[in-house]
Amino acid sequence: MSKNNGEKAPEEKKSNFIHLEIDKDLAENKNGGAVLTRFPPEPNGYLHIGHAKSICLNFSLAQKYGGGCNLRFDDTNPVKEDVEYVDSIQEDVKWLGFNWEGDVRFASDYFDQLYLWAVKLIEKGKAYVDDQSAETIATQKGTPTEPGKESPFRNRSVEENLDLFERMKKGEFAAGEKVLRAKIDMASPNMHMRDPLMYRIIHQSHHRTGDKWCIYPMYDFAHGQEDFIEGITHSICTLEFKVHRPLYDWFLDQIIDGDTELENKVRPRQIEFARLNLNYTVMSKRKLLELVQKEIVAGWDDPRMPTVSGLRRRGYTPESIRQFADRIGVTNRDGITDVALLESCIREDLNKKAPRVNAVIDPIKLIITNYPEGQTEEVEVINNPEDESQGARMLPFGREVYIERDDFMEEPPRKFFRLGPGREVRLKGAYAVTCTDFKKNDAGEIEEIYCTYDPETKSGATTVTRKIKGILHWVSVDNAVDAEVRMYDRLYNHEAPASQKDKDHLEFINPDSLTVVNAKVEPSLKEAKTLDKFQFQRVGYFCIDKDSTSNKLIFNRTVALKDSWAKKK
RNA sequence: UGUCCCAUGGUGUAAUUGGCAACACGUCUGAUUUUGGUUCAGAAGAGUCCAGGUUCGAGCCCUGGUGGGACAACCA
Repeated sequence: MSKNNGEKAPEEKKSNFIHLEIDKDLAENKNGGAVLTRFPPEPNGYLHIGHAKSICLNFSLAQKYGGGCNLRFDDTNPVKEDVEYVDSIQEDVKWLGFNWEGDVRFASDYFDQLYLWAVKLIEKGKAYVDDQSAETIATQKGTPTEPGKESPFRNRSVEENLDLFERMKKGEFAAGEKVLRAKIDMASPNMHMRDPLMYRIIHQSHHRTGDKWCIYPMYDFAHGQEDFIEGITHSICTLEFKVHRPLYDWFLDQIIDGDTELENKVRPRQIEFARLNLNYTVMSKRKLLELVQKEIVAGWDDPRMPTVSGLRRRGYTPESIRQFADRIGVTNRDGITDVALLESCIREDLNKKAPRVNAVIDPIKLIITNYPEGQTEEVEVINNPEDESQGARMLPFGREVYIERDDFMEEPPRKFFRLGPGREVRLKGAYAVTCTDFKKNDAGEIEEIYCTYDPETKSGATTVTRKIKGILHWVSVDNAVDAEVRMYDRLYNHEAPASQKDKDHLEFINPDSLTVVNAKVEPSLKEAKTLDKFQFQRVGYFCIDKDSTSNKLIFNRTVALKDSWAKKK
């Protein structure tokens, strides 16, 4: 409260190289100063933290320049796509805190237009129908170091191509029988310019267009035109699409050529940036799908998944993810970001927001021998020392409490300042207690701890001034609530550098990535709602899980607290 | 035997038209604290991949290396 003097300036949004590029465009008054970006996922999976980077980038660009950002589904391949993904993606974008410009767009909305443009290319002699198999075409393509060979069907007449393409559309051919290719340059050093496919035959219902089409445009023939149709000024994408850019430009050149109306339309400018790599984290959609399908995780929103929904369920906040996106910046060099940076963002956010509660993960009973049997009382504890407006609550206290097993040591080492025989500690918010004795079971494990308490030390009482260094969290035995606590470790026990991305990551799965424990928590938590977040004293941040079918409270651990004692051990 | 992109502390990023390499995370000290958290104060850690060149002066410009990445799906 009184710290406003030393207050740091609110963190300024760093400006990155894309800002500089847009600034240049604006200085030249390109597009009349308009900025329209877009986020164009294929609905073939759930969004993950890497997409979140792109979302934050595109939407914040729009905000910064007073423009907009479209949400467009790149649904050109019905084989892989599903409405489940369309729904989850919209939910995730909204949850991250962004609003797209106008209605949601779909590439499939442009299928008619794309078809017309394909016909135009055929008419110009710039596209042809090829009868060869996928394998043959692949072989003829050459390699990055060797030029390709031209297809024997390359020089079919315009009339024949028109007829064939029409019949492809009508469904006269089986999948794989024919494709439409652009006629560019089989010797180009850029593989994407070696007569790329424009259309292929897929006899499968599309989640939006149903059975209207059996030919579908390839991504390369669709994406640039989609941006063009929507009037996107800046098409921000990841580095691997840099080599596609000449092809997009070529398609647009052909389409625009001879059409004065299109000639005056905004041409999107593509700017590439490096995708996010996180250590200990796999971001490939293909592999995440595999984790789901093989039931290595419980679903796309399993809290161990790097998906937006997984992070949400784990207790990450949209603010923390946006903060992360801001901190990692945007460049065009590949790197591997340390997950510690992400974890730092969520700790920072939750530290301000999450109320502190008492919970004992691994309980052991502590009995206060000089506290009258049958007596109870309530003690007041602050909900969040970082935010006074969160107030305080009353906690029931009695003769028997649970404390953390780790908080007692029979033979404490020098720097341990929690409980041990003859030692005095404070039960947070309540009294100071001194250990007088303890009981072991036959296995030699400590079963009960006996203490006496000093009534003069009640929290808030000022009469006792002696220093008590150790402070323990506790839960009253009579009022303790059972809870299931899920502690998550890294799903992967290796670092996943970009250079290893072709390896089968599933062999690196950490089998101990989930530990479930039965904990005792304070009674106030009975009223907690799904996705509510708490800081368990000295343990970590936890989030109430939505799937609590039983009466048990279920907590997912968002992130552990920093613990310097743990490091010393 | 190609084309394109990239190279700054452990990690991620900064560094106006060339001018003392900065910030965050992480690490380590110390102080405060009824959380070994938080907060606060401080420290260590790079001379900018290498070798040349231009310049009064180069992380930035030029040349040549080295290293890493992208591109050869009827995927996006």
